[in-house]
Amino acid sequence: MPDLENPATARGRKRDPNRDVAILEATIDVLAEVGYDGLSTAKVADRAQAGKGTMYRRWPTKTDLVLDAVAHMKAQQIDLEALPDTGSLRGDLLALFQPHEGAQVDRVLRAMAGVVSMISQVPGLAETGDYSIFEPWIAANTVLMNRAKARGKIAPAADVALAAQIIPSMAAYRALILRMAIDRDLLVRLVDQVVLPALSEDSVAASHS
Amino acid sequence: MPDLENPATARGRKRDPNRDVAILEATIDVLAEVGYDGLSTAKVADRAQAGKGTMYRRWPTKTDLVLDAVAHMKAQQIDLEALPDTGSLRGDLLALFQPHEGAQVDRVLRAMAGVVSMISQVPGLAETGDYSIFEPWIAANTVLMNRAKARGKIAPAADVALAAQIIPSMAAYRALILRMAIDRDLLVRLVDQVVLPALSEDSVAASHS
DNA sequence: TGGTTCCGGAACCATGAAGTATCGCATTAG
DNA sequence: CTAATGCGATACTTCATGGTTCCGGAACCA
Repeated sequence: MPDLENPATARGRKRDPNRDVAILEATIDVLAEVGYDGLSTAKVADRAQAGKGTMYRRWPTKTDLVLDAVAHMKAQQIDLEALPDTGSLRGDLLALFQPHEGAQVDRVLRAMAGVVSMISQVPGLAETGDYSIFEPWIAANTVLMNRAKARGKIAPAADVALAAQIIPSMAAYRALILRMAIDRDLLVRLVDQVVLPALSEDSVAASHS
Repeated sequence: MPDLENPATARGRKRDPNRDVAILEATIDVLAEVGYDGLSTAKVADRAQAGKGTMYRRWPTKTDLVLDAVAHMKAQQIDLEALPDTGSLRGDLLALFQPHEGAQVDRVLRAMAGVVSMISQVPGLAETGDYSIFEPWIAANTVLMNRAKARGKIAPAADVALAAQIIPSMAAYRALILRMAIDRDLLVRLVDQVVLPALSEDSVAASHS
């Protein structure tokens, strides 16, 4: 986070908050293109039409910049306060994926791929886990499924924690390994043939026999 | 691949094939620890107790070395000719995971995480896909499921291609993002509550209604 | 034995990137 | 107006490292 000066002492030209988001967005772009190690501060500055001094005044190191950029990206993704409520779990799950533009999703997933290499280089990063784009998505799935369970639409003993990971993990696999985004057809097949059956009454019963 | 000299012309000291595997193994180790970009030829040579000259006599560049090391690792993983046949699909799926040691699996998955960053740097690598550890695992799942289908144990219309990706993609997610291997408890839950229900008669029928 | 090739180890060099400093101009408080 | 700060741009320092080469010694063939 860029540090704010004490307003009482502030005298000269003020920092342009516009520059913050421009640099952050440029960081995401470069990260998606060449990964964390391929990302140089010069490239980011060039892309953002910013001077390196402007960047280093805000973020003391490259790692801080990338971490903040990822957090910025995460904040734009899923709003846990405004989840869809279509009446059916199936509709909710499909709607959760709906609003995002295809190209935008692709950009985010590629950036996530770039972060993977950072995990093994920045010590202590793997433990916090707050770099992952998929985590809020899993949280959203969990909320939707628990709501369906409360409404009696799925089995009371259903393993929500497990089911909520299915679609995000598939998305992660495709993004990081296959370098492809999930399309709508695949999403529908996952919901109908995998996720919903896993939550249904008889599947849960069968696994306990 | 290290190039063999023409045996007719061979005169001096012979190459020690032992050095090949030592260097390859060391490459996997370093890759698992620091990723592709963190991997330097000096680190590998040090780990393998080898001189850099010995390495460059065999692999002209760092990329070739890593690619060969991954291929070497893949060859050790799953033998598609000797798949388990326990009589039930459930038993087969669990047995497929059985033989590998926990620590070994962890090492392989971490190495795979190191490869991810290589994908965006080596052009044309993402298309071939032959770097992925998960691909042979998906293939093995597919074979087992198709066999079960032929034996009439699962729905004839079951989406095998989709179901075969569930466990490997979850493994990929955990390895690359969470930095954890799949334990046996999770595997059992996945098989019983997700994979098998997805292949069952009524799940498939429900998705076609 | 002698020439050839391999070995581990180390020195070497060119490239590139992180982070700093500086310049000229713009903006704002007092 | 003036001093202080932010801005883009660029030059600079410092350092890591990928790839190459050389060395002394060992193994191998004729």
